[in-house]
Amino acid sequence: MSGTKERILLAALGLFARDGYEAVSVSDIANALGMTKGALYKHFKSKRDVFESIVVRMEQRDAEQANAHGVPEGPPEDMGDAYRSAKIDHIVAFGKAMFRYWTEDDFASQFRRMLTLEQFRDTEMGGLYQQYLASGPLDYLTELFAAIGIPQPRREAAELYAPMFLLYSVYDGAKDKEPVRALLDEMLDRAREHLEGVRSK
Amino acid sequence: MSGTKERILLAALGLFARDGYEAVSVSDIANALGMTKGALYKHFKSKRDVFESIVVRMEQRDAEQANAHGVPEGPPEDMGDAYRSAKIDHIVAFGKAMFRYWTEDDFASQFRRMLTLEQFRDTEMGGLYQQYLASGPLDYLTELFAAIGIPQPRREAAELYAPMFLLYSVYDGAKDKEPVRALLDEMLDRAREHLEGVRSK
DNA sequence: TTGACAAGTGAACGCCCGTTTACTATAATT
DNA sequence: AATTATAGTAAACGGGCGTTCACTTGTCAA
Repeated sequence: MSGTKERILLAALGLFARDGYEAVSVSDIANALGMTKGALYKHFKSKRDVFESIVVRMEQRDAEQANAHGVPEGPPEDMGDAYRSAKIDHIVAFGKAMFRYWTEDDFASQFRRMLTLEQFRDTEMGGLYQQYLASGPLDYLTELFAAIGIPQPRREAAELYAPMFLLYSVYDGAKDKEPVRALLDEMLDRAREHLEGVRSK
Repeated sequence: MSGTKERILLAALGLFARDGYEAVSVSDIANALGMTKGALYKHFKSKRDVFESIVVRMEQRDAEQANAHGVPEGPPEDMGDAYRSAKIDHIVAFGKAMFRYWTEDDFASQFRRMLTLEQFRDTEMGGLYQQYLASGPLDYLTELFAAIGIPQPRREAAELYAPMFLLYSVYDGAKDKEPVRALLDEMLDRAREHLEGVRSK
C-alpha cells in the first residue's frame, strides 16, 4: 500500500486528457512521475490496463455522485402543482451541480476530455462518451420530465441539457471561466422558469 | 495533374477523424489508397504537411460556405418589426443549413470530428476548435442579435446555438439520424418563435 | 528519338514504442 | 537472523514509426 498506483492513474489521466491515449507513451507517464517505465509495470500489466483502471475508477466516482446528488424516483401519478414545481427546482439544481462536477472536479473534468478524444475509436468508446456526456444525460432528463408529466419531455430535456453541453466546450476554451459559469446559471434559471410555466396535460 | 494529392487528403482526413493525428501512421494513409508510403512523400513533404493542407482546404470551403449562405451586415439602426422578423427567419434558416453542413457534408463532418480530437493538444488546435465549433459561432450569433437590437444577445445566441452543438454529438452517436434532424428543427423553430416574441428595447 | 520529369516501389535509416528480463535495495514476515 | 515480498532500475527485445534514397516506370516535350 503506497499510493503509487493512484499517482500513476492520475498522471496518465492528465496526459490522456490532453493528447489522447495513443499519443501518450508509457515513458511519458513514468517521466511525469520521475520514475522509469519498468516500475510502472509493477503496478499495471499493460498500458491498456492503466486506461481501463481509469474507466473503472470513474464508474465508482459516478456511482457515488449519483447517490449523493441523484434524483430519486418520485411517485408516478397524481401530483400537485407545488410538488411538480419542487421537482423541477430539484432537477435544475441537479443540472447545475452536474456542470460544476464535470468542469471543476479534476478527475471528472479530465475524464470528460479523455472520453471526448477517444469517442470515435470504436463502438465501446463511443458508447461510453454517449452514456456519460451526450445521449445518456439527455435520456435521463427525458425520463425525469416524463415522470412528472411534462409534455414533449425529450424536447424539454434537450432544452435544459444543451446549454450545459455547449458550455463544457466554451468553458474549456475560456481564459476567464467565471462568465461561463454565470451564463450557465442564467440559462438554467430561464429553463426553470419556462418549465414551471408549462402545464401538464 | 492527377488528383492523387486530393485522394491522399481525403483518406488522411477520414483516418484522422476516427483515430486522431498521432494514432494514424503514414503507412495507414498509404495503405488506404493501395500505395506505399514512399509515394506519399512525392505529394507532401511530411505527415504534418498533410494535416496542415487539410486545414487550409477547410478554410477555403468555409469561406465559400460563408459567401453562399452568409448573413450580410444589415442596416445598423431603426428597423421595423417586419424587417427584424425577416432577419430572425434568415438567421434561424442559416443555423439549420449550418447543422446540415457540419453533419452531412463529408469533408466538414470529418473535419469537425478531427478538430474535436485535436482540440486539447495545443493552443493553436484549441483556437481552431473554438473558432469553428464553440465560441466562434456563439460570438457570431451574438453580434447578429446585437445588430438587430435583441436584448441579452449572448444569452439568446447560446439558446439558439446550444441545441445545434449538442445534437452534433447526439447525431454522431445515433444509429438512426432522422429523429435527430427532426428534433433539431423542432428546437430551432421554438427558438425562432421565442425570438420573434422578444421586444427590442 | 531522346531527354526530362512526374509518380511510384521497396529497402534502408535512426529512433522510439510497449513489454520483458535480470538484477538491486529496502522492508516485512517467520 | 534468515527469508520472502515489494518497488524500483537499467538494459534489451522485436517491431513500427517518420523520413530518405536509389531505382524503375510511363508520359510528354524538344
